[in-house]
Amino acid sequence: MLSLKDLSYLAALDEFRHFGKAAVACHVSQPTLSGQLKKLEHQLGVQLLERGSNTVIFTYVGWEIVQRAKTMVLQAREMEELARASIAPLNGRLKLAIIPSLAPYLMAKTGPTINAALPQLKIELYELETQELLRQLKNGDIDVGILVVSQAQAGLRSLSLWQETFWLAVGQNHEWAQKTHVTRVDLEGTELMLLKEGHCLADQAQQLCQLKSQSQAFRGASLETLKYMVSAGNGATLVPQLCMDAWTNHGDDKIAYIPITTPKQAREISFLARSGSAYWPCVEALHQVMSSVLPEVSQDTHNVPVLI
Amino acid sequence: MLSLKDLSYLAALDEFRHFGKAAVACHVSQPTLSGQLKKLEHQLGVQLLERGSNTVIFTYVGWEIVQRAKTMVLQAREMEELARASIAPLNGRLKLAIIPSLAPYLMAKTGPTINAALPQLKIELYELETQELLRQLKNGDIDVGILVVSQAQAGLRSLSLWQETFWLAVGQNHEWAQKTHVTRVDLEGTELMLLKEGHCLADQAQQLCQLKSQSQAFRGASLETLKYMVSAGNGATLVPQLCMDAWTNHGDDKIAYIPITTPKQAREISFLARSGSAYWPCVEALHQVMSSVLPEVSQDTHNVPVLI
DNA sequence: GCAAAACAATAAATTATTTGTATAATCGTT
DNA sequence: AACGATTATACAAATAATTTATTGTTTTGC
Repeated sequence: MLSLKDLSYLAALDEFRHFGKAAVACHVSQPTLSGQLKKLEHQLGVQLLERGSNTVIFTYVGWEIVQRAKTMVLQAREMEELARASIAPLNGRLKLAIIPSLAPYLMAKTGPTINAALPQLKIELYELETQELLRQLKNGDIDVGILVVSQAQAGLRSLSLWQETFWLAVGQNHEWAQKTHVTRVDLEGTELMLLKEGHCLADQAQQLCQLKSQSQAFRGASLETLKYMVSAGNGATLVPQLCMDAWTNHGDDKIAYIPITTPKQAREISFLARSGSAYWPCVEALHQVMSSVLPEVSQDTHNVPVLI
Repeated sequence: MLSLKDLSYLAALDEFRHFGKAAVACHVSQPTLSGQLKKLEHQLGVQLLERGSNTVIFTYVGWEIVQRAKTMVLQAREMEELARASIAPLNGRLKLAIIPSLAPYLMAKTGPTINAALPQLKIELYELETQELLRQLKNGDIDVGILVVSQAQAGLRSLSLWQETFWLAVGQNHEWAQKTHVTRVDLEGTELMLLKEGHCLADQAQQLCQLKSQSQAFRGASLETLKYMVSAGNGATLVPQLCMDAWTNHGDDKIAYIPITTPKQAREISFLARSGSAYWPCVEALHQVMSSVLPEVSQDTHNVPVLI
C-alpha cells in the first residue's frame, strides 16, 4: 500500500528538484529518499522521474502523481490539525439528550451558566423519552443523557445530578387549592392527569400514587399542556420541581402548587454516558456547572426511593 | 507520520463496526488492526472511538477523521489507477517539439499515419528553434525534439530519422530557372534569401554556400514567406525537401526547384530525448511510423557532411 | 582533455515498525 | 456464576525504513 511518507518525499523532491535538499527538508538521508521513491515507482509500476546527476525531471505521469501527492500530504496535515484542535477536552461537540419532562426547564435554568462556564463546548441538544434515549446513547447517536435512571445500565456510567421533588398542581378553584400540603395517602385513588405512555414522569406518578388501574381519560403530550388543563380547572396533575419553578417565575397564579409530604417524593436525575466515553470530562464539567445552579436538595429528600 | 494503511484500517472499522470483520477485510489479524488504530489515536493525540466488547462507536473527532480518512484512501486508489492506466507505453501524452523549418511539412506528411498507427498517443506539438528546443528538452518542458542535431548533446539521446536534401528555389523567370541542376560552386557568392537568425536552416544555408559575409537584405520569418518572395520573382532561396514537396503537391508552378549536386546537400533530421526519458518507447514508435512515410533516401545522399 | 566537484545510486548493517500467535481481560448474556 | 463474543496485551518473527560509507556518473573548471 502507498505510504504517505513516500508521497511527502515525492512532494519535497518536486519542490526542491534536488534529492539532497529534499532529503534534508524531510529530515532523512539522501539514500532514504532516493530508495523510497524508487520503491514508490515500483509500487505504482511507472517511472515517475528521469534521473540525471544534475536534473530532476518528472515524467508526465510523475507530474500528475506529484500533484495528487501534494494534496494528500496537505490533507494529512489538516487531519492532524483537526485532531490537535480537538484535544482540549471541553472544546468539542457534545450530543446531549434530556427527557422531555426536564429538558426545557433544565436548559432554561442552566443554559446561560453553562455557556458562561464552558464557552467552547458546543452542545447539540436532543429531547428524547427514556427508552429511545437509552437506545441512542448505546448506539452512539448521542453521547450523554440526562434522565431518571432506575437501575444500572450495562455499559453505561452514571453521575447523579439532583433529586427533583414532585408537587401537586391544581387549579385555583380546585377543592385542594388551599391545602398547605398533601400526603401520599391523599393521592391514592385520586384521578390525576398524566403524560402519554413512554414519558417516565407518567410511570413515576403512577407508581407514586399507586394508580395501577386508573382510567386515563386524558393523557397530555407535554407538561405544558397538562399545566394548561390544570389552570383551566380540569383536575390535578403532578409536576416536577423545575417545571413548577419555571411557571411561577412567569408570575402565573392560576395554579396552586402543593408540596407532597409524608414522605416527600422525588425523582433522581442523573447523567448517563457510555463507560468508555471520551466525553466523560465533559460530563463532569457539566455536572459541576449544573449543580451550582440547581436548588439545594433539602435534607429530608435524600434517600427517597428511586423511581422509574 | 500518518500512515495510509492505518487510515484504511480506520475506514474499514467504520464500515464493519467490528474489529474482527474489519481486520479480515484488510487481510490482517485483529490484533494488528487493533494495535495500529491505537497507534493512530496516539499519533493524533485524540480518542477516535469508544471500545466496548459489543460496540464500536466513534467520537465526534473520530467521525470527522474517518470521513477524511475515507477520502484519502480513495484518492490513493485513484492514484494507483492513474499509474496503471499510463503503463501502456503508447497511451500517454507526449510533448513533442519540432524546428519551424520542418514542423508543418513533417506533420502534414506524417500526421495522419501517426494517428492511424498510434491512436492512443496524444501528441502536444510545439514549434521551437533549436536553442530553445534544447533548453526546454533538458528542462523537461518538452519530452522529445525533432531537429537537426549537430553534435552529441550531454544527457540527451538521439535517433536519426532522415536525411533531408536541399533544393534551390527560384522564380520561373529567374535566370537559373531552366537549369537541371546547380552545384555548390554555383551557389558561392550568390545572394540567397534566408530565414531569420536562430533558424538552423539559415545557418545551414550559410555554411553550405560559404556566404560568410553576405549582406542579408531580407530575412524571412518563415519558409512560406520566403517561397512567396521567390514566386514573386525576388531572388532565390534554399528549401528543404519536405517543404518543396508540400508546395509542388499544391500544384503551384511559379517556382522552379533545382536539385543541388556535386555533392548533393542534405541535413540530418534526428529525434532527441533525454537519456533517461520514460518516453523512449514513444520515440522509437514514432520513428518507425515516420520513417515508413518519409521518402527513401537516395544512395548518394548518404554520408554527406552533417550540417548545423 | 583532465581533475575535481556535485549528485544520485548502491551495499550492507542497523534500527524501527508491522504483523501474527497465543493469551488475557472485559463486558454482556444466559 | 459461567459462558460466549469481542477486544486488548505480550512477545516473537518478519518486514520495512533508515543510515553510513562507497561507488558510478555527469558536469564544471582549469
